[in-house]
Amino acid sequence: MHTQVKCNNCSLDNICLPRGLSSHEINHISNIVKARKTLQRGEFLYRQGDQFSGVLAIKSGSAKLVADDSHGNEHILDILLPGELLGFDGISKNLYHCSAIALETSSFCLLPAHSIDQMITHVPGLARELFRHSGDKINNNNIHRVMAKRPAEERLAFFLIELSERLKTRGFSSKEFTLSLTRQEIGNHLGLALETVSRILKKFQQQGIIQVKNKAITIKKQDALRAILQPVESDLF
Amino acid sequence: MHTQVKCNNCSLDNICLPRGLSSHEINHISNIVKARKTLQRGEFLYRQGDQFSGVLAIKSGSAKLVADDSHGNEHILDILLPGELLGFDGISKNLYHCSAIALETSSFCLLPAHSIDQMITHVPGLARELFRHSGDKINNNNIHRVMAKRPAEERLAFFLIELSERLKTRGFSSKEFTLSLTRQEIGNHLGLALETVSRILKKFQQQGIIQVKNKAITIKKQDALRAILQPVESDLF
DNA sequence: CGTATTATTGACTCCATTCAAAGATAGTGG
DNA sequence: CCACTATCTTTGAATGGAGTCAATAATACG
Repeated sequence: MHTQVKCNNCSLDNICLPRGLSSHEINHISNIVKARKTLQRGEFLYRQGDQFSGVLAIKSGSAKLVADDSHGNEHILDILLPGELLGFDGISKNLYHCSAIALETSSFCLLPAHSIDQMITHVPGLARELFRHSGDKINNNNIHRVMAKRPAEERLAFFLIELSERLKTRGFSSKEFTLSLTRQEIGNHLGLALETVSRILKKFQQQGIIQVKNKAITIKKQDALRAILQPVESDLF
Repeated sequence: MHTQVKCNNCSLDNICLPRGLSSHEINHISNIVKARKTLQRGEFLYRQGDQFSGVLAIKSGSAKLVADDSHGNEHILDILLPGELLGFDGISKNLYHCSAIALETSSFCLLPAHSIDQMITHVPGLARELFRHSGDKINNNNIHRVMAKRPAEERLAFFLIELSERLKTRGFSSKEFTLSLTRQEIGNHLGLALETVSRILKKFQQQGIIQVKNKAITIKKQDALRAILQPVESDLF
């Protein structure tokens, strides 16, 4: 019998791992998942090259997923919001291929690597669930790769809409939010110069589409924002 | 006891699904995996929007993974070579998010979706294996996203090196190979105009790095090719 | 052999980057 | 609390890499 049950360690019911799992399965997970740890901005959830310690869930705050190339340039591959999972970059080689860094004071919990194998046997629903999440990451990545070909304004519009949607899913305001990212980081994530980010945000503001006050963003005209990315619209949501 | 055993349906031993599986497990898989089908260039292995039918393995030939946006533009997200797996885009929503299209006469086999759930229970080693492969795709995607920020020459150099490496892994020549892609398709995959692809291939040839004869590529100076992408080199291989 | 597709090459244009400098914000210690 | 510093942001001007347009050439295909 499938029920909506909290993961004992997780206040974010129904958006974290437990989805479509039986209460028996969730109890099993609750015993395995390690309770939250708290980190400050700039601290690492894990480091590129570290041994895979497991799949993590953000419980509060946010993080960035970063790949460092050999010249010390960082590439922000993903932004993680509360309830979202990370660590899939470590599965294939048992080493993390990216670093995960807190963007603000954040807490998270851990599904330890050494438990994953057992769980695949004992909690088949969870294996399916993890597999699904992993597939989600792939699809998401693909959308970003399609967007990477689009002009700067579309990329930024997409970034704002996607963030807004994801926050909404987690019960936060989709209209007003605070970016814990600098213009530099936004630009890095989108493959744009920080000046370009600044200019386009200003342009959107002048058009009355958004309100920008430092890192606080208010979306005034969601439709206008969506209209900017019409060309690839239907795929994305 | 773990042995190197062929999947009964697969001539590509050790590079396909069976890796680190017991012979018992592989026998189990052999009964489930559907034998090969053959397709001609341009035919679909699956279509964007189709119900997820399973994970596929290319046995011979090659395919492209394509996402169509709402304006009919196609985006080539991946190239699949013999022994490589595809279909992970269908796992999360039970619908394929991309289309897979044969680039030449190709054959493939199928691990059916309806078997995956059972197998997660009965062949835990396989669940782990699929999960690993899925993680591989994620890491690969990330490398491509990093490369997408680099200038055109590096992207093309990377494309050639990556292809060469992957062919080598599968026992094909890493120095000489035939691209089953048009300049248009290469450009699409790399986010470049087809004219740019043409110009850069010519430049590489003039530098003596490669030899281009229509779709046949010969790599003359692998080192020189690698040198072009020094800035991100160490991450990739 | 003729037609359609694909590839090459050149000229021009433009979007976004880079460079540069000034302005705002946040954080720190006196 | 204010001054001081470091970091981040804005804004302008100039540059350049890659795209677009256009015309020709080569190749593949029926």
